[in-house]
Amino acid sequence: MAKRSGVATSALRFYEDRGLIGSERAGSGHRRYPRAVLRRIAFIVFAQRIGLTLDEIKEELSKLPGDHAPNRRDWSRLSASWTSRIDERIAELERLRAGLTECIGCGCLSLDRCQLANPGDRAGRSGPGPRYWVGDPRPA
Amino acid sequence: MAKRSGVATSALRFYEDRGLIGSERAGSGHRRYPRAVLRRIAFIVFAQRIGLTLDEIKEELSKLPGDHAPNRRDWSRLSASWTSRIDERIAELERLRAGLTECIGCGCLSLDRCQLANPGDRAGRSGPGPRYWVGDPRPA
DNA sequence: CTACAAGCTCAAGTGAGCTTGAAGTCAAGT
DNA sequence: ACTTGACTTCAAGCTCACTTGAGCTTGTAG
Repeated sequence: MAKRSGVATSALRFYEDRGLIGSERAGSGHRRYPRAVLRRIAFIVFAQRIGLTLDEIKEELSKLPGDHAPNRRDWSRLSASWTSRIDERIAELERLRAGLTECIGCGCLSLDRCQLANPGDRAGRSGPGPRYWVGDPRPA
Repeated sequence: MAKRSGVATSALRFYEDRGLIGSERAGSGHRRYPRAVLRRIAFIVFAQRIGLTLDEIKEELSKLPGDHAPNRRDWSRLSASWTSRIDERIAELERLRAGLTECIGCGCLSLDRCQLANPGDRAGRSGPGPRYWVGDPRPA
């Protein structure tokens, strides 16, 4: 499974510990992965690139059927929220890119003038910070 | 400085330890930050959102003059590489978004058919993996 | 039959980016 | 003078996503 998926064995066992994937055991105690696990791993890798944490991914995986291969309907339930998440991140990056030429270029990259750099954004707080760059409406 | 920048005091001291910012001391031993530090912190926060590590940011900061406020020329030396970095990440996200509707929607999210999920990409290795999603040319 | 690669478990370690706690100093208000 | 709160250092702790190591078992090729 590690070879097929490109994910290290240690990571596979880690995912299993965390309940993201499952496995059956051969008589020897060795893991035998059901076919569906390959797809679940694909899902995990994909979701990680989008920026979800393993906990979030576990949540999402729980919305998928464990018994059958997920079908078009199953996926479409997920894709909406993911798409908007991707869109938001792209929008942020575009604002950052704009800031790189406009804002920095004009010498405005200073915390007193630009109200930049509130890491509270990461924690979801509001207050002073790079609100324009990270998504707040542009001040009048 | 923490108030002005929105960055926690603990983080400021951490940055100082790591050599990203400097400070002078009052007779009391308290830190007094030169004006330029505010701008350096803005830089750090900005660069983090783009996805640079603190080590990379330190590297970038070393290209800026320590003595005077960075001018337009100083910034433009940096902006090119940053812009392309942003562009690459946006391109990846767009591929992921496309995969979300095209690839997953069509049931192709499986490691055997899609050659998905090589976390080696993260480590810069090549081989089997989500090469199309993460940037390799689409296979014929 | 014997190597030896590859699997197993469980605990501990890694690295990035901070935060928290303990123990102490300094400055301002009443 | 005293209290309060902000500052100091240094070490230790935390989250995330894994990796590594020790010690042991299984499976297969020659």
